[in-house]
Amino acid sequence: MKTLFVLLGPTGVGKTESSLSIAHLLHSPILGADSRQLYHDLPIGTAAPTIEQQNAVRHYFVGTLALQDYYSAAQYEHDAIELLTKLFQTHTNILLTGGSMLYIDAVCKGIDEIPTVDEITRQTLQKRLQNEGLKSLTEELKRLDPDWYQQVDLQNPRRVLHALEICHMTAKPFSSFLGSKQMRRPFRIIKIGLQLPREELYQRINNRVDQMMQQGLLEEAQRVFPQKDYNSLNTVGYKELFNYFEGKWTLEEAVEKIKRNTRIYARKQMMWFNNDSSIVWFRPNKTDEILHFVSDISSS
RNA sequence: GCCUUUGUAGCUCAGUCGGUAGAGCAGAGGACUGAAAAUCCUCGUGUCGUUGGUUCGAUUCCGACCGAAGGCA
Repeated sequence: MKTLFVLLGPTGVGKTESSLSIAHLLHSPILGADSRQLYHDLPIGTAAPTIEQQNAVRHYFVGTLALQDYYSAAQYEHDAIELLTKLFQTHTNILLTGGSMLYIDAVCKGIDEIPTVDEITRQTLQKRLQNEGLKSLTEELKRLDPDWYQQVDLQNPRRVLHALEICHMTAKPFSSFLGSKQMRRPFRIIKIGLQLPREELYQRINNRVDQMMQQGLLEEAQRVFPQKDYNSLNTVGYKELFNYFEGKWTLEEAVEKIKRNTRIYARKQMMWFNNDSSIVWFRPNKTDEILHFVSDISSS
């Protein structure tokens, strides 16, 4: 039975290490599900798999994009499903790992088909947001898509804006695109979660940030600083150092903020995963248990 | 030993001219449909060091004690 194993968990919990032994057991490559490891100029700050690790196991979706490349969860769904279809011709078990919740859901559950917003529409509405304020845009959404107006977080500009973008581009309500696709994947999905007590996880995160600094995160950030306005660099570990480069924070402050924002990110990931009852949880150091579990499933 | 300052939320501190208290940071809970490491929302009860006294009422005033910092010997 064709099976996709999904290894997930908060940042810093130890997914990369576990993924290698699982991939080895399954004779599978590793598909990354990480929205920032996708970019090839950010190896240190995103704790991407090392060259050695990538030589040991074939990795996909790691370091394949340039910083200025547009990408999205929907794009990822498309690319990942296409690759999976191909790989399942020669593999029965495949491992996908990462911490980008929406990307994982995109592959496991699918995302409705909504047109991609063009640059002009995006900029036009962005400008209107600045000039007219959010209120005016929510009023417009109320007219164009009353259903969505009821559900959407009206205080979140991103959400309101995106719905309006689609309304304008397609002349149809945003909500009319939702719920149309009943997703059924032609393979079984098994989710394995890695979990640590919060204090321990936070300790690991703090240590890992210090390690990144030792490995040259500062230089890495310095190198990409000129491209700081790309979304790919609206990323924990970089945006804080950019503030240091711009003289807004001291280096020490910036490093503290990286730690804090990483902790917050980990918390949000755990929140999201808590809503998914299909995840089977393990401690990252219980490699034997994990491998037994994977082995049992893969042979069933 | 004496003098001064000080003891309030996990931390740094504010405050109550006597009516049991609030900021920043840290922390916590939540949302999420093509920007998701993004974006957005919500959350502050703590023996006001301990113990006596004054008072209708003390964290606030007074005394003693304990802890901390500095100064004098």
